[in-house]
Amino acid sequence: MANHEKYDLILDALEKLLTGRNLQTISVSEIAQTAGIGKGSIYYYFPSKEAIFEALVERNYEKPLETAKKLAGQTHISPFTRMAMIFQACRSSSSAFLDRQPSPLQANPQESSLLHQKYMNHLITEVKPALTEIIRQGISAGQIHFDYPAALAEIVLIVLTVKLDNSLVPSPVEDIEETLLGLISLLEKGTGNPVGSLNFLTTCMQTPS
Amino acid sequence: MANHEKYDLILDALEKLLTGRNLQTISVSEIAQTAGIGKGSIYYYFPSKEAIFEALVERNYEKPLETAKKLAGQTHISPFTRMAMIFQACRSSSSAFLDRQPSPLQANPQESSLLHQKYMNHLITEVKPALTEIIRQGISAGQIHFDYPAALAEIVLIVLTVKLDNSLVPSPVEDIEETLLGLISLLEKGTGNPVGSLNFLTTCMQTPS
DNA sequence: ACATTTTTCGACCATTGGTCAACTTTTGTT
DNA sequence: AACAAAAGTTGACCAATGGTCGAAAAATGT
Repeated sequence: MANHEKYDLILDALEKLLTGRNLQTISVSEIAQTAGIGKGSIYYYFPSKEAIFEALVERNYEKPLETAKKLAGQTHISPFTRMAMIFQACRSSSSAFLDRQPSPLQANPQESSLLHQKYMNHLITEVKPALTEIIRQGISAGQIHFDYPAALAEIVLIVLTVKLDNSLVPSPVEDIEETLLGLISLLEKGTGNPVGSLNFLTTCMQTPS
Repeated sequence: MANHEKYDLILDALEKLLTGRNLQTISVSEIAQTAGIGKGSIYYYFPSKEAIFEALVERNYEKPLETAKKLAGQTHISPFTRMAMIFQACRSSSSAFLDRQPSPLQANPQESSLLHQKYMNHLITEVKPALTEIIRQGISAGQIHFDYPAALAEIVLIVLTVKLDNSLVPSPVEDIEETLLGLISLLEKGTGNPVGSLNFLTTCMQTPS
């Protein structure tokens, strides 16, 4: 395990440069320059440009994952509340990272796509187990009535991730709101909970900015 | 509007080359060579490599979209059946296009990501209106009980697209099966339909290969 | 037959991701 | 302290890429 300062310096540099630009438009030399080190050093720490990127995704993803795992054990809190907390954690960590809209005036519907997709992938696969466990507890406790806990966890994560990261499938704010309301309604009916009882989930699904 | 033969030739070439490789590893010269034309000609028909790619996505997407639009008008068919038909159309058109697994032996968990994502984006935004309309009809007819037709359409499309295109969030076949079963169950309970009544939806959700 | 527009082309250019051998710094050993 | 081995750093360098361009070749019009 090599020098972690430089390693993080490189990640910082890429993160900074990633603002409103996609990976392709950022050169390795530029990353090196921004990090204040020689280009060669970059390849001492990372095997490829892609790898830097991947490491960055992973770094930004650490915290929400931990939160989720911890929360899985807190059985004294209501499962839905814990769900809400997980969403919150994901949301806040990702917003700092993903929210950069593509340069406003440029007709750039294209992508920092890789970043978003990788983030989504990580989020779903990593958080799913914790969320599944929570749902399972909710089922045991009689607060959730549903036969496919893992599936439910995944469905919720997928929809939330896709809709809250409004760049995979960009849509106007009202659409996001409506889809989330719909999801909550579907969740209420699907898990045998009274209408409106899950409305508090909207608090952690605020659309960015 | 220029010569359409060459235009399609280029698209064909890219489609062929895209088998198991991502865009980055395919050079424009290679596309030209495969298409049997000069490299310069490519830039006569397309402004950039990206644009070729985008056009390819669009071309492969035409048919399912039309199917969906037509189906929206067929009010004599049950809404759920029409849903099933739309999924089928999407599925069959996309499979020819997306199913190429990354080279078997290579530890290449990475991406033809752009392609998949763009496909997903198109699918969701374009099919959503038709599906919403169908759901709305189902609500009027008393076959579906749900307050957010557009949201329901989007949720279903998102989950299906993500799970059936098993490369955005790769997971084992059993997982896919379970998530789809869960979705169907959620749909049944959420729309006030009896358990098992939507099971026939699984037929059009066959996992690829 | 000729002029004009559309299409085709590959040599060419700037820039890129990545390598490498040389150099400096750190660490360990006596 | 003296030395050697290891770890870390560097920018010149390389092959390859996406994209440009002027010129040639087809196609079209008159």
